[in-house]
Amino acid sequence: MKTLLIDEFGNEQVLSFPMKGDILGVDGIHSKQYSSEAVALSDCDLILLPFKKLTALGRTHIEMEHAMYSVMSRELVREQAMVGMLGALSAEARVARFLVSLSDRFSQMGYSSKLFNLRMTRHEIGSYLGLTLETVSRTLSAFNEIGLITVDQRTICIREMDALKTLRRLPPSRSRAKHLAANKLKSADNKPLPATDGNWGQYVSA
Amino acid sequence: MKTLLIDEFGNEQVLSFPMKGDILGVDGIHSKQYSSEAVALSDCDLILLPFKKLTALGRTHIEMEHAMYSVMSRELVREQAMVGMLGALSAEARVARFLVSLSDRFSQMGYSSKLFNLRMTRHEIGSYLGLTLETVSRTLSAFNEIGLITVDQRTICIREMDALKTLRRLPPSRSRAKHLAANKLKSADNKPLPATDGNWGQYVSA
DNA sequence: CGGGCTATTGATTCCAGTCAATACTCGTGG
DNA sequence: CCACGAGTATTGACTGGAATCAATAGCCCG
Repeated sequence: MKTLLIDEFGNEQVLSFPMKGDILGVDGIHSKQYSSEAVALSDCDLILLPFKKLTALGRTHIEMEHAMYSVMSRELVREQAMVGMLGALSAEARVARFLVSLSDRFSQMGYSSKLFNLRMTRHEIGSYLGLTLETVSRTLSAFNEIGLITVDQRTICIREMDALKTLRRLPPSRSRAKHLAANKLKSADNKPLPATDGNWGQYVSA
Repeated sequence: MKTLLIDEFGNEQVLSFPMKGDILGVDGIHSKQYSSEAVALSDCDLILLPFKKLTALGRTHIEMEHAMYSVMSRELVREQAMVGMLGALSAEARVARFLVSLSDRFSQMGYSSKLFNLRMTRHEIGSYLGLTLETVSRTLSAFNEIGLITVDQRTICIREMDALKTLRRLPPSRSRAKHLAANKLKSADNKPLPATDGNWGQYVSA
């Protein structure tokens, strides 16, 4: 499937390509208004779960409640990564990451991680990656040329997975990190939040 | 404050500029590992809320629980809008939206919506918007030239709010929407999810 | 006063978008 | 069955907007 945003002029921006095991509609919880739409790219089965029932279930089964938070949080992390990508990567790097990400998801679902079919058009891929369909097509052709992949219409075969993964060439030097982040308030380790008993915590910047 | 992602080369990508009333750390719930960092841009006060206590509170006060979901969902919608912007808008439109968004937030906090100070550098703005600091500086200068705003260093005065708001010029024609989304599964109206008693719902694409 | 950020502005380059022509796929109906 | 047409994909030529490189000026703080 694809989820998308439609702007005031009717242009659509693809937000994600949900697959087996993914969740839809988390964005509709706040204000009971969905901010995005979903479209099937091929026949598919969905499970409908009324939000009220989910939360009710969460009240009796704590692990269920935590799963809810976890799923929403995961979606958020995914979106963050998306923003990072759109903000900083070149066209080649975006397409490469897209392929790797698809590969990962297919293998996680038990399919081949090397050989698979795209269910979406070049246009949709382009919209998802913030590129035009021509650029997507050209980039795939270029990868095919170099031997990184073999591409025939929507059939993709990944030849050099590592090369794709390391093709994270930024548009040369966006945002140098000279003085990497002074004043950390949170770091990437997994220590729990300090217990505060709900008191104030005051932090002062340098 | 600013929240940011740091990639494998130490480059930082700004994700948001949290202000009074905003929440931090929602991304850390899934897998108890924060995926982003936060840095203070000026002296500020924070309230630390252990996640466990929040959920415990949610169990006794239902409205509290719903507030949790609501906040997370709102964050998600915000990120989605961000993706849409990065994927489809020109540099001018991005800067214009940024200013309008800041204005809205300041006025919501009780400050002037027309006259305010930026707490972040051009570099940080650029990183946030997916632009270089030079482009941000140039665009602000251009807006100043045309009379949309007055800018002196970090002091911004908005002159033509409406013009800024309507400056949603896309980079001419990204992603035409000819056949606007066939096969809608969810639409933007706020009808509740159909009650399904947890049964299967099957949808078939055209 | 001087040094380090920060910001502005100019000149130039280049990546990706635009415009355009052609080919491939597939479903439909004469 | 094949022709037709609509949607999709590839490829080329050209353009343009934003990045890069670079130089100067303003600001803050010791």
